[in-house]
Amino acid sequence: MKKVLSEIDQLTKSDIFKELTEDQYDSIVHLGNKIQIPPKTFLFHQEAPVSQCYMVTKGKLKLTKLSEHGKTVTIRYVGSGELTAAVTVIKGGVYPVTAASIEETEVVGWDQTTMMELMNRFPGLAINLLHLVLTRIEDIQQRYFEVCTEQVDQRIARSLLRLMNWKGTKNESGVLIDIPLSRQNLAEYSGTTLYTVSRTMSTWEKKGWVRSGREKITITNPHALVTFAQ
Amino acid sequence: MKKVLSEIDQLTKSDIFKELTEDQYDSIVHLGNKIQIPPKTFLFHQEAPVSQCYMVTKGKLKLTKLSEHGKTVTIRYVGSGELTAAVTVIKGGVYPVTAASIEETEVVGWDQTTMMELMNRFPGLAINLLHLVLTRIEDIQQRYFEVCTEQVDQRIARSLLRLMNWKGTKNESGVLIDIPLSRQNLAEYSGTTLYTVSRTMSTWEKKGWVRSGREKITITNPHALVTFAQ
DNA sequence: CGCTCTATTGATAAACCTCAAATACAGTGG
DNA sequence: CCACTGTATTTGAGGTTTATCAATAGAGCG
Repeated sequence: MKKVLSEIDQLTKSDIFKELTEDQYDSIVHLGNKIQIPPKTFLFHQEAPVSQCYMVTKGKLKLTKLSEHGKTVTIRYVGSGELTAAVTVIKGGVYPVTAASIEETEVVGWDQTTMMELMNRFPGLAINLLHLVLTRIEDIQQRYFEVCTEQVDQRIARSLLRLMNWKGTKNESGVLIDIPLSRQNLAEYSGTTLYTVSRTMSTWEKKGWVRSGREKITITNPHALVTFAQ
Repeated sequence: MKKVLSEIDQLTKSDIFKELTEDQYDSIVHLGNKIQIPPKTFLFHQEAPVSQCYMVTKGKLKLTKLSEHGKTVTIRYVGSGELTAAVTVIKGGVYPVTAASIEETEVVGWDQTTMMELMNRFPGLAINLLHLVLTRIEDIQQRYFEVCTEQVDQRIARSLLRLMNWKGTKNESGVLIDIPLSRQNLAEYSGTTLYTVSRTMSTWEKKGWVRSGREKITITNPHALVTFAQ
């Protein structure tokens, strides 16, 4: 297993708690409450108030927003070591996003007072959190920019590359994107429809850039995708 | 002058420095360096490294990203009391955004070490900054969502309402958006072209929802726009 | 082996962009 | 006060991209 290209999307757990000792880290984790989440299950929902901030310790979450017309947009995927719903700790109230597991997942949740206490005890924590959140802004700004300027195939290419950088495992034939990823999922992540994704993937499969099975995508020619995305 | 609808887009200067006394605030401002910016002038550019974090004290900035094909996307407008380029203080390096004044503007800039010092001296500052940045994330996530799910007229309507909430001044005939706003500007803020904006505005003008002159837009029926945007 | 969920593909339509040309407007200098 | 110039705006025609709908094929599971 080898990461490909640069890591642009997230910090790992070690970055948020990087100044802490193992013992300190463990005690912090014990302050929170562990939650086991079966595959395809909601952790929180966009209409309901969220009272905790979560760190994924195993598995993966998908953050989405659902429109009134039933269209779903995937904001981002959250892997192990990453945080979500940090907003609620600082601002409280409703976080207008839905989080669901895409596989067997485990998270640790801290409530607002605990998190505030921690930030007082470890002053670096607020800075690290700030760092993390700023990285997230740059990412979503970039994607906003792309959805405004690029056309669908380019955006699909970028989505594939983003996911490859995030959770890509190298094997004989290329880089496998290691999450269950249907045409529908990729469409929601690229801001298009499953039909367009399907057509585009067919074209690329003929060119030998990707290989795909049911909910599985392997990128066989990353470089071609990169140059295609410009 | 009266603000219309809820204020969703930004915190004011008082929110970031809210715990500080006037004297403390003044000393902080004096630590930074004042910069005068004539209208339509760049403060920083997306390719160049930015070494300071800026607070607008007078006037307004426009943050944009420019694609290789020459297409411009407006990320957001920054008014007096608001911060920009906070990223550079925490992470340093290049901030992939261009900032230009849209009118006579004045900003205060602080470099990284100064800002870090301030955050040590006033621990609440990091939290307030976090608060601000999280608000920004929610905003851009919402706009990403909208550009993925809604069609152009709805997005134009939302852009107008957003700008109205941000800098709208009420007069006899409606709410004037108090920045020089051409069709082109609005297109860049809505993720479309000036032609589509022009057509849409013509339609709405006939319906009596808006009235517009050269680079000036007055919303005469905000409610109609709100319901149109759903 | 049948059931369910996912993927493919064609036909069609709608939304939107692009290009071109005309018109309106504001500011400037005579 | 008026013509002139540069920019902003409007509008039409035509084309491209992409969504939508419908029907079929394939994959995995019990």
